[in-house]
Order: sequence, then C-alpha cells, then structure tokens
Amino acid sequence: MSTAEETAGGETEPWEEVTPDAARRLLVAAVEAFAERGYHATTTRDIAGRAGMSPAALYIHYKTKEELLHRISRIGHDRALDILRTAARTEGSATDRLAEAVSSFVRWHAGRRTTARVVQYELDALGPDARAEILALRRQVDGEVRGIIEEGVAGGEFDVIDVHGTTLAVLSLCIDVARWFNVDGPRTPDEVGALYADLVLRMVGAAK
Amino acid sequence: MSTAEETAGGETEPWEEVTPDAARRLLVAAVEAFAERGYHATTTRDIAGRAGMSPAALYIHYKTKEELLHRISRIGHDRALDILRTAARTEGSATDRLAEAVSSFVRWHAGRRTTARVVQYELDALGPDARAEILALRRQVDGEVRGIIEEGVAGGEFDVIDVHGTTLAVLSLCIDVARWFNVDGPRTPDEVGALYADLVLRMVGAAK
DNA sequence: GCCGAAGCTGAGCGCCCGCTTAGGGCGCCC
DNA sequence: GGGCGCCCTAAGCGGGCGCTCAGCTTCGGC
Repeated sequence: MSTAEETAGGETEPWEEVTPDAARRLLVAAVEAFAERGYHATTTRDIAGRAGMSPAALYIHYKTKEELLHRISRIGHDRALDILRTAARTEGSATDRLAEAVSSFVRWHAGRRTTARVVQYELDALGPDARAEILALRRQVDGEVRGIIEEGVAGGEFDVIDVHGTTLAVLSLCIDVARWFNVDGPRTPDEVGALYADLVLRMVGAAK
Repeated sequence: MSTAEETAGGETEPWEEVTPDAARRLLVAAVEAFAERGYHATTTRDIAGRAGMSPAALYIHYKTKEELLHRISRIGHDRALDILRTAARTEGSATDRLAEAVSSFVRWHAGRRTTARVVQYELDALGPDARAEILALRRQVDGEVRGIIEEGVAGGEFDVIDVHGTTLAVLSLCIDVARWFNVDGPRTPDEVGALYADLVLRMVGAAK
C-alpha cells in the first residue's frame, strides 16, 4: 500500500488476479482509456500504447477489445458485490449495516473512480451474453441492499413504504458518484462516504 | 398532445424551435440513436437513415456530427434549467418548492428519457468550447437547487449540515434516473417523481 | 416560360479502425 | 548447444467511418 489510490476502500491490490504481467498492464491501460474517453472512442492502438506495447500484442492476451471490457466489468462487479456482502454480514443493527454498506460502496466508487466508471457506464457496449452475465451480478447487488432495508423495516428501525423503489434510489445515488466524483475536488472518498451514509439513513427514516 | 411521450412533464412540444422540418427530423433521429448506442457508436449514416434521408443530407443542416450533439445538449439543458427555475419561483414554502423541483425534474428525466440520457451522459463527447458552455448551464442548475435548500435551512424548515454536498446528491439522484428508467418497467414517471420528492425531503430533514 | 435558390442524392475520397499474419528474439529443457 | 515454445513486433488487410462534391429536382417570383 504505497499510494492513496491503492488504499481506497481498504481493499486488496486490484487486478492482482490478472496474469501474466503483460495482460495485467494491458487491462489497467484499458481501464484508464475507457474511463477517460469511453469504450467506443478508445482505440486498441491507444490501449497498447499506454501499456508500452505494439497494437498486435493486445491480441495475444485477449481475443477482442470487447473481451477486455468484459473482464474489467466482471472483476469490477465481483468486487462491488463483495463489498456489499461484507457490509451486509457484519454484526450490528440494520442501521449500522446499511451505513457501512453505503459508505464502503461509495468509497469504492470515489476512490476507484476510473474502474467504477467503466463498470457502471459501459455496460451497453457488451454483447448480449456478456451483458446478461453482468446483469445477473447486478441483481445480486440489488438483493444485498434490499435485504438490509427489508430487515430494517421488519425490525421497526426503518420507515419505508416502497422498498423496491427506495433500494433503487439508494443504489442509483451511490453509483452516480462514479460520474461526478473528481479526484482533484474538495472531498475525499471517505468524506463522501460518510455524507452519503447519513443521507441514506435519512431516506429510510432511521432513527438518529 | 396526442401521446404519452408528448405529455411528459406537462411540457410544450419539444424540438419545435428547430427548423426547417428536415433539420428537426434529423435531430430527433440523432437523439434516438445517441440514446440507444451512445454518441461514438452512432454513425452519420444511421442518423440519416432514421430520418429517411441520404448521409449527405445531414451536412446541409449541420456542419458536423458534433454540432448535432451540441444542439441537442444545449436545448436539453435549457429545458432542464427552465423546469427548475419554474419550480423555484412558485409560491409556497421551501419544502413545497423543493418537492415540486424534484418531482418535475425527475418526471422530465423519466418521461423524456432518451433526450435526458444524451444530455446528461454524452457531455464528454463535446469539444472544449461546447463543453464549457454546457458546464455553465449546469452550474446554474446546481444554483437553483442549492438556492431552495439554503432558503429552507435559513427558514428553519430543513436540517442540513453540508449544503453543497447535499445539493450534489439531490441532483445526482435525479439525473441518474435517465440511466436506469425503463419505459416498459413497473413505474410511471409521475410515480418516480412522487417517490423521489419524498426521499429528497427526508434527505434535507424537512418536517412531515 | 425562364431563372436562381434551396434541398437532396449518388458516388466516392482519405483516413483510421479492429484485427491478422509472418517472422524474430529469448529463455528453458534435455 | 540445438530445438522448441512463448511473447512480441512490423507491416498491412478489408472495411466502415466522417465528410465532400457535382449535379438533379422542385418551386416561387416575375
């Protein structure tokens, strides 16, 4: 852990599961390029150039440009789901768990903004099969948050009429952080996480 | 007013300011294509085809493909700002005005989802000058919402510590509706508008 | 009935895209 | 130390992109 980026969300070193080294460098380069310009505006020559390789090198490790996006999206969604599952399983009241889920989820979207941006906003560039796989992960993400809210309502901690709609709004709020968060802006990921946890507890009517 | 789409947000017929007729048809076709596939994945041949014209016809009415996006973005932001200004100027408490601002803003993002999607998510495809012009409009959008919240805090109606951060979150919540709203889904724009107005009033700590 | 302007099309230019192929360098194993 | 397999590059293919241009049709004014 040597840089601010690496400690974001207190997570393990990202992309370490991607081997060999050249494949990981290409993938990291693709994340940066996709986040900056969008998938369709990014060329394979740009990705290879950022990784210090020739355009042809990309095709040794990945069949197509779309496979790169698929791998990024898959790993990113796995990580997002892992964050929410960890929060949902911690001990404490529904209020505690919802606050932890929102703050850690938001910290990830802010601290790992480039990854989150690709993961959350380039889904439409995937083909039907890959998109279906990712959408299944998204339903699990939705389920984790909805579960906490349902428990809070059942236990009398929360006051929510439309659980599905509120779940959608909470996730939407967190995800959109990847769109507007600015690394050079006035807020740290931790600060946004704390603010958003407070706002979400208000949304579900949790007692102070 | 003959279709559900046209009555969304109770607004006037959109794009009527775009003349001549062929230019408007091209612009409407571009909105649909950009919303479906994104700006970079849309070809000028696709836009012209949707408008029932040859590819060359596009360049009689617009200098470049980017000018089309610029015009769409400009008109859309003007409309969004108009909606918020109207809500901010209505009579009533800050609570009433914030509820009206959020519900009408959300109704527009849901009911005019294709337009809103292009307006809110394709900003990065514009060149520096056009982007700067649009960002100025966004600051005005932000100012309208922040103004209502500040008045609510000053008048004791709201309980908000971080006004800027809360304003950002409220706008983020509304804007992201354009990403997830599904016309074939279970909720109408009116229903989402009402739900979101309630959630936002909770976020600012407005009394019931 | 003629003319110019406006609107549009068919053809296509030059460019850059995603991706392929042939072959070279280098380390590892016997 | 010779052969093999893994990575990688230089070069380039086929195609689709944004955009252009010469010329055709249509129509209002006189």
